[in-house]
Amino acid sequence: MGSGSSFEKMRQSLQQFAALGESDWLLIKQQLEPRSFKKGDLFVKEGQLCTSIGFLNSGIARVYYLADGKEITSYFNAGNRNMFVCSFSSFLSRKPSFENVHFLEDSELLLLSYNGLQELYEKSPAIQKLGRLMAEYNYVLSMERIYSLQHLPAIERYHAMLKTYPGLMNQVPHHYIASYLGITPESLSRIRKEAARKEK
Amino acid sequence: MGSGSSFEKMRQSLQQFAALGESDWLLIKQQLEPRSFKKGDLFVKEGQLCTSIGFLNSGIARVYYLADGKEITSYFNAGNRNMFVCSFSSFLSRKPSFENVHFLEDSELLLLSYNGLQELYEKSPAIQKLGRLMAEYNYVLSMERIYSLQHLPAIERYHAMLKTYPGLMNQVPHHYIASYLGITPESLSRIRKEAARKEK
DNA sequence: ATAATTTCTTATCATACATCAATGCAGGGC
DNA sequence: GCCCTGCATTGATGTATGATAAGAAATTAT
Repeated sequence: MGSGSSFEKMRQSLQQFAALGESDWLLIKQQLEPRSFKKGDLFVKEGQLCTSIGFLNSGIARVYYLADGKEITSYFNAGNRNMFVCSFSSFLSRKPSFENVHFLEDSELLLLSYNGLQELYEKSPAIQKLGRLMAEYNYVLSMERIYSLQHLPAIERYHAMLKTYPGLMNQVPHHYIASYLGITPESLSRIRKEAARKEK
Repeated sequence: MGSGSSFEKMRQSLQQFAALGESDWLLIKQQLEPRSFKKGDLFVKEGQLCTSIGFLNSGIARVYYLADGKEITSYFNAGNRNMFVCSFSSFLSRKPSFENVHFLEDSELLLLSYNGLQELYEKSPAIQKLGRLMAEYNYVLSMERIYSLQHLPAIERYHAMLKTYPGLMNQVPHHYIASYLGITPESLSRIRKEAARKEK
């Protein structure tokens, strides 16, 4: 489980968006800084600028913010999904984050700084293209999320969540998931009860 | 009101995202095809591939789809907002559109084909960068929309809509707006009544 | 192991919004 | 002009979910 394999994992993940030549990959790799976090650690804190993006190799991250004194979960990121984690709105717009990012399990990341990423974009059109494709992909995903929030009842959002994050119900406190679904923990409990009843 | 000014309008709009040199702009301009639509015309039809993106110079466009036999409005686009219109998910993912795009008023567009756009991306890193920045911007916007759908009551979403689309209430049928807000026309009517009461 | 804390469930009540149904209103075609 | 048709409003009623509170279960600390 050396860091070699963790880099490779990230490379695979990027390749899903666009072919990435050896030289481009080396450029990226040079900018990566491996870092470990303990369960409960904060990666991004509300009010601070999010200056780097992290590829989540293992562990579970949760992005949330406070509204009316309540924690609202924006999204989760589990290592098996092999994606990036940060406060995207802060990172992309260069404004202080309104979100917190913390880890629900010990996690390993490959960090890429904002400045490092901009350098990569300037140096390599292929990486710039990769960035565009990933942004477009996330945009399409978020449109799907808008659809589901607007027109699917909570129970269907629950089932969609089970597909998106398999196993998550057993890994993290349920009230985090409830706030991700846009419902109260009590409602989630009722929904689970109802779903379990239908199973039989 | 020649086509010259309409090109200029689009250029201004793009400049908000990134500086655009004369040569890059000429490349783009060569790919643009002005087209007029009549009120009621369809730009993208459900089931078909959305093969071009259109800069909306004047008029009003509406993007909607059918769910459970009901029309759901994804978003509007009015000429004064100077942005692009199409089924982004179809255009970006190259899959048949589940959305329809039609015009609520006579409208003028500058069309840019998918292939034309890819050519531009390959030819010019600056344009590729512009594409990335626009995708990122739209991603951040859609995250804000997710927040508002998840945590603002209908009346606040109504007020947010009034800010986002000033004048729209007087320009388009209300039930289109209701479905955009994720509520029924009846609820919108009651919200308006309540809002008018508070005005006094 | 025991206590302390957090998390999960259950119950009751309140509320926002949906649904169903009826009426009023305006624009387009005859 | 008049009728049609689609749209907006209003009222009555239903339902899903939120708010609050309290107890059970699980996790963490001592």
